[in-house]
Amino acid sequence: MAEPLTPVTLADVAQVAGVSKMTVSNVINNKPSMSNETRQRVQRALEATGYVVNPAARALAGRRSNLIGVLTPRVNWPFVTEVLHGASVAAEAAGLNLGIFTTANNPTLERERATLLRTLADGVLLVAPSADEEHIFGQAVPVVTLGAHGQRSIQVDNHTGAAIATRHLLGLGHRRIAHLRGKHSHILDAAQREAGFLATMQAAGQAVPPEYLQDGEFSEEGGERAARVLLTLPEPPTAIFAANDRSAIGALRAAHALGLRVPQDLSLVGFDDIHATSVTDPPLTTVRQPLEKMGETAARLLIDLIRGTEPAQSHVIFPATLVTRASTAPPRADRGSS
Amino acid sequence: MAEPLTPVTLADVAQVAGVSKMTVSNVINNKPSMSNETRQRVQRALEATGYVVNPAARALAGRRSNLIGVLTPRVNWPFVTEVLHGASVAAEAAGLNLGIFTTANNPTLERERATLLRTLADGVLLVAPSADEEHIFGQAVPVVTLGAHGQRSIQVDNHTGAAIATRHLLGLGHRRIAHLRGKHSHILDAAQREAGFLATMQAAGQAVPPEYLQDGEFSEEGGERAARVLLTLPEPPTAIFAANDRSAIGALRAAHALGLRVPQDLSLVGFDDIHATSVTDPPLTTVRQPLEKMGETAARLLIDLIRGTEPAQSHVIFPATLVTRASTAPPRADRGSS
DNA sequence: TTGTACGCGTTATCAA
DNA sequence: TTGATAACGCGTACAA
Repeated sequence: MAEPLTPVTLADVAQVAGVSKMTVSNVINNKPSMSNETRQRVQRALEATGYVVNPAARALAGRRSNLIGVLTPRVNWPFVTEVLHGASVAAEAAGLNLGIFTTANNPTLERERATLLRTLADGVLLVAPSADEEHIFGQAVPVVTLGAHGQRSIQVDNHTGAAIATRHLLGLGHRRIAHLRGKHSHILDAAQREAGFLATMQAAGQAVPPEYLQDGEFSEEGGERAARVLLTLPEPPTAIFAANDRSAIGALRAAHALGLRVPQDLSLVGFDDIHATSVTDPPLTTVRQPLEKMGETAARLLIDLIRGTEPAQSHVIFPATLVTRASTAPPRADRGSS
Repeated sequence: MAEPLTPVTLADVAQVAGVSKMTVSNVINNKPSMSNETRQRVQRALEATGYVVNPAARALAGRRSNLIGVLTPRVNWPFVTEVLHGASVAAEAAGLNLGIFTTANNPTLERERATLLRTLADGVLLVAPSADEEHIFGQAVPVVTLGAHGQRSIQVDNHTGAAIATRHLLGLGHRRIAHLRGKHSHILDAAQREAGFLATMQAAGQAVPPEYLQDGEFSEEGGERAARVLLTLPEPPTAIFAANDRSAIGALRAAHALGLRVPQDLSLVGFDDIHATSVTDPPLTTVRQPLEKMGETAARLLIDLIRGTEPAQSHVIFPATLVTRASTAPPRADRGSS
């Protein structure tokens, strides 16, 4: 089993087995019409030579590459990694490889990597894209989006999730509730969460002053910055609903820095239920989306598309649920009165 | 700029520009010898047709694919994502694509994805491999390992890092110090950290009873399980040094569950300085390795290898530093006396 | 400076 | 059931 210096090709195997290249190819791809005897002879030759397919050649010849391409801004966002883990599992189960490519939200990189995947992958999974990138792929390859974009997408019920979080805070007695929103221009999910928040506040007859909407940028740094602004307002909020957990953790940091206790002085709700929310001080109340499961579902949908099985639905919306931890409590009497 | 139904090839561009395929190819690859006029004509044709290279064909023809392949067990380990972020940055700077492939520590997947990368990538980065996987690639493609394996590797000074952590605890007055180790059989780094711990204890004249070495498996669950064993011992340790932050966070969980306060009842030191350590309750004292920088360095080393520049060193060892947070303190007088 | 011929390893097509 | 041949899109080597 020593490594051959020059890669073994179909032709080599064919020669060893005393058959043609096509026969070997047919064995590898499990073509049905074939005598058992030759099949076994080829199998032996395959093992003896240590043959491995050349994916480049396979892709060029027009057959599938057995590769699912993932396009995502960054891999060090917990949201992304948890989704990807789910997708990996599904891909493995289907015998497909999963290759992850980052775009850093850089349009040039997006285009470049997209064109790479266009010819290299059998299907593409867009995870948390900053815009509708589906069009880049045209008809060349099936695409599934994880997020609120695109023709085929997996997403959570953002509007209801935001409503649940907001009602939770209202139910505790909060009236001065602020929102750390995500970036509108880029991510549709952010807009849906904000809309859910505003609709719920309005339905409860609570006005939301404009300065109670701050941009947390979906990041810890952004959340910290925005929360500082909110908490140093003349009339600061008694509760904050953040558009994701990372910005909520930033807000937590800001509260600590300003000497505010959570939840006594400030209630805090996040969104996503990433793993870190259970180890923060205090553990964060948040709106859970089943990230791994969503990743798995997205990958399976894509695999169906690749296999030519038109899937039943092209938009799957997962329900959002509230996970109540220790970061929310009724407002203090002296601050809660508006 | 409408999407063509059939991909544009070199030949198409050549026809539009009124030149041969090779001229187009030469323009794309910035070959020097070429008249400015034809170069511009080809450029225009390139833009007009919306041509993009076919990486499969390029790889098959023997030229480089401009792809760095990364092989790693999982992407939802903070250690891995922080390293990968650094590597991404370096790859982008060099104009290379970075594709990440997971192995789930499954030998079959490892082999399969390795053979895929062998023909698909210009170079391979092994991040936290569970064993020496370099040999799979033979001479086919340059390989750099992030971790304590392989011919070319980037790693942290595990032995000294463990010694620093241990001395920190000894300096605070702890004598009963336990260690949550990683998996020996798989990861060399784990063995080096344990050796550093034991050597330091021995140098200080402190015996380490065998039950003070528990396997934390580098995971949160494993750390929690192992810490429970330690903390329910007849003579429990007053301090724990964990082989990585994830198992330290598990230990933190176990301590809370058992009603122990950190650091009053138990001091805790981790390893890695992943992002989460700064938001836990209490924030974790840990041994920092500069993960992003290490990822960046590894990628750059690999890029040098790909470009044919033999790099100055083939083993880079980064220093480890102690980050003191709130999880360590002197032992309580009534428990500290051995 | 530009063009021609060929090969990379695989699959599709069609004939035997 | 098997095999010969022609693509797939690009780069290298050489010739013009």
